[in-house]
Amino acid sequence: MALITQRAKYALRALVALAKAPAGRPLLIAEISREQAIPRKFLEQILLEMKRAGIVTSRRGRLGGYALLRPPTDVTFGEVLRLIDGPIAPLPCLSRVAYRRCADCADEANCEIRRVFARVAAATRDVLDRTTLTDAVDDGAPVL
Amino acid sequence: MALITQRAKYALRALVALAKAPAGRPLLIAEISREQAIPRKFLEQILLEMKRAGIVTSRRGRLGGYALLRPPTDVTFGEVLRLIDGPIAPLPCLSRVAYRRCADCADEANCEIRRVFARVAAATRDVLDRTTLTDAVDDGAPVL
DNA sequence: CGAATGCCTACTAAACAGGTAGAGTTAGAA
DNA sequence: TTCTAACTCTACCTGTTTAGTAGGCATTCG
Repeated sequence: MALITQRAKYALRALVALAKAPAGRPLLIAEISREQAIPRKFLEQILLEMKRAGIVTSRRGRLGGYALLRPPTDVTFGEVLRLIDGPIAPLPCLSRVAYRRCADCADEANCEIRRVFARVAAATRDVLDRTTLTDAVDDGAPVL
Repeated sequence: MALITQRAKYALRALVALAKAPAGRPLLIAEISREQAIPRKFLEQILLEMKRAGIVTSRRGRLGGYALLRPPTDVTFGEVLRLIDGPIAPLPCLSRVAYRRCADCADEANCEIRRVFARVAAATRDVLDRTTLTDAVDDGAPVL
């Protein structure tokens, strides 16, 4: 089971680091890379992708760096995972954002496999879409 | 998110077909392959793996075929998935059967990412380890 | 200006997924 | 006994994805 790639783990770790930074002080790529043990050039790509998606912002040159663009109470794990790793769904026929029929499934409505994994997907989304960066930082006490 | 490979999906479909077969009547590989639209040689490998794991049994030659070895009330989705796809855990450091420390994680006990995904893993296991073939066949009404 | 910093594109090695191929073994029927 | 339908086993192949690496370009501040 993959569910989360190294890339997404790095993305989340970087965001947590940004959320922890005092009063939105920008952090350097090099800084995050060093402290979180993330390969620097790889992290660049990841941060850039999150910038394009409007999750973080950045500044170039001397005094540059990255910071969160939106309040950490507003950024969910689910959002980040969908951006970095793609749909959160154990089967393509269970994805809400990228539904695709299973080519070999004769009768989707009565597919036993699908029914079972629909419950897995619902439980997974329930956690990921309710947990924000703030939740994760504040001791990770469950939201619900 | 992968979670379930094509291979595991085929495995589960085959098991469901066996569970539905009248009174444990053995089914031919060819028969399952045809009815479930699963490539025949691929299915062979999958069934063989499940035979080695003691989930199904088989008979060769004329009148051969596959059948469940254990009662369908006793075979869970979780068991099959672990066999075919490996550990059910979003992160190696969350696997119970195949724990591995995340190489880049400084302090596992305080890892925010780990805490969040631990909840995902628990929810996932709760579904998969409680759902049996019988549950899936009997209209898939939730066990819990 | 020039040095530090982020931006962008291209490439690559290794692992994995999803098969295919074909020879070997076994068991029942004629 | 021999034929043949079935399962058994091992090897191989091809495309995709993952996890990076590399290196030049573009900004911004001092």
